[in-house]
Amino acid sequence: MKTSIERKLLRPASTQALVGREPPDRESEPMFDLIELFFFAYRDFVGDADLLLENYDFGRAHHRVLHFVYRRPGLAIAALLDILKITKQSLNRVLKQLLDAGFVEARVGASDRRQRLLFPTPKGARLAQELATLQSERFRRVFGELPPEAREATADFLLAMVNVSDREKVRAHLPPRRRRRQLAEDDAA
Amino acid sequence: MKTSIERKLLRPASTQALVGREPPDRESEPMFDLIELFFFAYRDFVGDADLLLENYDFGRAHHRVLHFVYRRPGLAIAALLDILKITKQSLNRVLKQLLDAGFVEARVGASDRRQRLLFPTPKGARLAQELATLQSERFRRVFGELPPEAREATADFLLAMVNVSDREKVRAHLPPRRRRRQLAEDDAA
DNA sequence: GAAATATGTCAATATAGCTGACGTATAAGT
DNA sequence: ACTTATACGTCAGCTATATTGACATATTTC
Repeated sequence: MKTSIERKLLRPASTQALVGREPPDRESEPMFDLIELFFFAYRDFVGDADLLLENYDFGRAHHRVLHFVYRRPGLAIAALLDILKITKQSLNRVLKQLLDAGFVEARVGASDRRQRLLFPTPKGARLAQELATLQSERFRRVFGELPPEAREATADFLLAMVNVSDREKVRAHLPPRRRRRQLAEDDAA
Repeated sequence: MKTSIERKLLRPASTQALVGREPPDRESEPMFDLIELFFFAYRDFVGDADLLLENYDFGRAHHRVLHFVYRRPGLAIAALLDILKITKQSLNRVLKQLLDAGFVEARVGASDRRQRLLFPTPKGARLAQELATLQSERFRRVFGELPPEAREATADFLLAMVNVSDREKVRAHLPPRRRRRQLAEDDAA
């Protein structure tokens, strides 16, 4: 019997020109260029960190957890789940490994003893910084190739891409200058 | 016996201020803001398509394959693997489903009969367009909120983020104006 | 004291990737 | 013509990351 793909094989491809499929309407056509650029750019961006993570037997999931624990020390489990948009079962495997390996530590909440507040250990903080530095090197190279206003413009673009429902939470962790800038716009509205 | 995570619990978190960790050196510190913004922006960007794909029992892997087949009709397997940077075994499962479901078809190469050239079926083209349109709506909203030069600046930024080794391949599929622009810069160098 | 909340865990499943090994058809090199 | 290389398909088994559903425990709130 023919295999699944062989069964489907059609006649040889003709040499017909495959051009002439240009957007006739600039305003309503899909923006294929940006879609692909975003895909390739993000793939290579996270790829940097993957190489470093292999040395620790960690994956991208560990990276994300470590990053947000480092950036928001004292984060509770529920808050972390809300950021990552995954289930607690998914988080637990990864978090347990980070705890056991001594990159993150959990303390019971001072005001609410049901909570487990997460903190990076010195070792965890070192790795989180190393990863962020690595990814920043790519940003630095990129902004070295672009006009000076590109960095601000990029941050504006990326923030605008975030779902409105999460926009405020994201903005709350941006550096002060960027926060102020946006608040001014809000006032104008 | 205490559970894994309980064993690790430390004393209650003190209420010490966790501030005062601002970058002392603007030039060498990690760019945490952009790292997080890129993460959130990309997450929400691909999230749009996920919802639509569920109706077809397809995942992100199918989306990527369908997209590139639609955009580069007549693509050979090897070329697709090079774009996606996955193994042929990984591709095969997904591609088989797209073939069986009639979203993509394969034809033997006219010049090299070992090759399987991939084409979208009308049904596949329709879905690819629908997905691209959905993702473009987000772009359009975003650029509606930003100054007019933002679209060009964003494309510049994203292209610069791509690994140099793939830069040319990506650029080859950008619309003409964008390609020319870059070529001019190359001349200057 | 009852109910809600924050977290941990067990089990089963899905998706998307991987390595390694092997087979077949076709093209290219000698 | 024979050999080798290439393009692809497939089997088997594995890993990482996610899911749903069910249930347990500690603590807070009503």
